[in-house]
Amino acid sequence: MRQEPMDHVDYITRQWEKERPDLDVTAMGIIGRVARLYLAYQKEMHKTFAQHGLNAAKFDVLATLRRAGEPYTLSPGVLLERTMVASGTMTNRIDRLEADGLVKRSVNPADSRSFLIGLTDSGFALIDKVVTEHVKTQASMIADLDTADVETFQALLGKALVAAELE
Amino acid sequence: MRQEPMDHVDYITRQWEKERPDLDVTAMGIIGRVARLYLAYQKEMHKTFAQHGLNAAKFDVLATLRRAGEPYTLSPGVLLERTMVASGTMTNRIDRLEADGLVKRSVNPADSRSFLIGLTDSGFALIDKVVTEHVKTQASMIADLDTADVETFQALLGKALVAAELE
DNA sequence: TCCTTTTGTCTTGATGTCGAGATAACGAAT
DNA sequence: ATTCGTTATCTCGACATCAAGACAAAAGGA
Repeated sequence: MRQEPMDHVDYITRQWEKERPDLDVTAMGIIGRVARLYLAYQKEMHKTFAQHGLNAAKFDVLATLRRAGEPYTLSPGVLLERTMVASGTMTNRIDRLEADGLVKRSVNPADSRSFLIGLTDSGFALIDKVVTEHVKTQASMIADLDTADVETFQALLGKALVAAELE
Repeated sequence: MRQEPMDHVDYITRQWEKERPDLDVTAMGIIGRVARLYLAYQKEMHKTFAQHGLNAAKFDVLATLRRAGEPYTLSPGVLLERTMVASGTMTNRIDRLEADGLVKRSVNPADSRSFLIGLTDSGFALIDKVVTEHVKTQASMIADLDTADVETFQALLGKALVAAELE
């Protein structure tokens, strides 16, 4: 019987097995590892952002505008839908990015309830530089997975995602 | 050539491929799906917590005390280490749980800088009930994965976790 | 014993998030 | 043209988090 290395998630599930042997903690093992992995990725990616005065929230908005393509302009409504945050959150994010000079609000000629949020020149330059570093950071974090691992992982993540999001 | 279903992560990576064809977005696909999966799990688990007046933060503390075993008592320092939050965050969490009557601060006879945070009777009863529902929720979220999937997934998550946390 | 360093917890201020409600403008129907 | 329901954004208050600093007590060395 081989001894697997014990990680933090194992530690927790074993505590539960001891205290509550009636519970099946199989799912907790999976979900706990997904959570740990998410946090580890977040932490590492944050370093890249911080080096350029950004955080995940600001990066998220700038990246959404950048990959939308020309003219790098979206309304607050589309932005909050694509970044999946509440409306007050988006107002706040835009305010801060505008204070940094990275985006600019302009009037929407087609609808005067609305605005158009556009990348400034410096916002465009910054996000293009940061995203280049960002993908390098991401690549380094999964470098230990070989091609077959990546393919299997993608398939399983996709399957798990469909199951979880349909819930 | 089969057409794969396109999910939200595909949508993002394809935008990047179009706008920045120089970037390799393989890692972004993996990490993006891990993030989505994490968020989907969080959202669903939160429902269980909310049905009992809890959130993830409160559940985290109560569960840590419960699975620590008798006498269901830990110091704030041990709690913040095991839940991986800042000290001020733990002070706040304990304050709120104490206001709810779910935990109780008592003096630590061995060290008067410190306290012992213990589950009250109602805290114990609540966490035992909620965790039973919680593992059911978790099981239902991964129900679409068969035994082989679960095993493969655990192995890949473990491998990815080692790589990411050693970074 | 006294002094210094370390440790454990709490306090405070800045930031970020959500969600409900306010406000203004659009659009459709009469 | 007016009214009414809908839509787009912002405002505001509650809450949670972190990081740095304050404070009291413990631990260790001279």
